[in-house]
Amino acid sequence: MAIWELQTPANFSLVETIEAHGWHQLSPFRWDREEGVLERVEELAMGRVHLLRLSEPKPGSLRLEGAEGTARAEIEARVRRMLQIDLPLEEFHAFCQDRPKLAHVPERKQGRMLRCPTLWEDTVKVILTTNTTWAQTKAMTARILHHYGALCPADTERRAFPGPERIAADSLERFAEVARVGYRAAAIHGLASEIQSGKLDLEALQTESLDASTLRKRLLALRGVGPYAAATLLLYLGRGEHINVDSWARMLVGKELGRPVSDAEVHAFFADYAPWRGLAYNFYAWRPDPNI
DNA sequence: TTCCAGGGGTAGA
DNA sequence: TCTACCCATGGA
Repeated sequence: MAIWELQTPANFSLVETIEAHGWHQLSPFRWDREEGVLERVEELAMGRVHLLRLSEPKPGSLRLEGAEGTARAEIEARVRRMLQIDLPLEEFHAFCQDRPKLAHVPERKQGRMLRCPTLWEDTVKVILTTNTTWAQTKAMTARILHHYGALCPADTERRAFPGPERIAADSLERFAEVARVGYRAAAIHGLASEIQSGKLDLEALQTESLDASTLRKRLLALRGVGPYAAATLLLYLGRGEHINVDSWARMLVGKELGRPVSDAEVHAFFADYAPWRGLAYNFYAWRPDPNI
């Protein structure tokens, strides 16, 4: 077992990053809250599959565990993306300090959200959250891993999240049959095929220096990605302006106003939180239990 | 049976 | 830009 450390910024918290939303409940993530350990099966370059373990034994330092021979640089790059370690939060934290509903954010070192190692995986999972229940999102994700994910040698009950090439190699009909993701099958299989054929360089979206508006348009151009999904992905890409209005947002604002609300009223409710409306909503004082 | 869930695409106005 | 309707799935 190889063990090494990774330094983190003073305003970083592993627990707060992981529990910012429900991503840790989706395979191949496995989060042990009591032990404070995040596990994940990773398929690395050259097809090597490893079980990765992450913990935060002390502030400012992460403990990484991987199999001997693990490509550390590759693992570290993925961990930095997953945990948004390089996301600058100073401005947002200063913004939160004199706002009662957000004052807890800098105190608890919140503001980062657990991501997957690739924009591909985040995009697929966001599509799997649309117009369905959270229980079904978890089930659909698990089926995709079961049928297309590479087996973990250290634990043959677990698999890695498949790259687009694995899904693109199968037919849409077969994918729809085994993944049972409903009408989302065409969007996900289509996305995989476009990436595999080279027609779409999805990962480049996060390295190109695009302004938030342009980036949003590029995301909205993806099949299966609408305003909610684009706002969610923008948050993961460090752009906290747009609100990912979902049933939770309507529940939250409805609770604040004491009545059912429309999407427009959700946007209006957070108008004063510009240019951090999306982050403000996601870290607002009252949130439904992410473990439901 | 009908409704609806961490919405999106499309047609028509 | 706004509205109406449909979309696969599975639990309530």
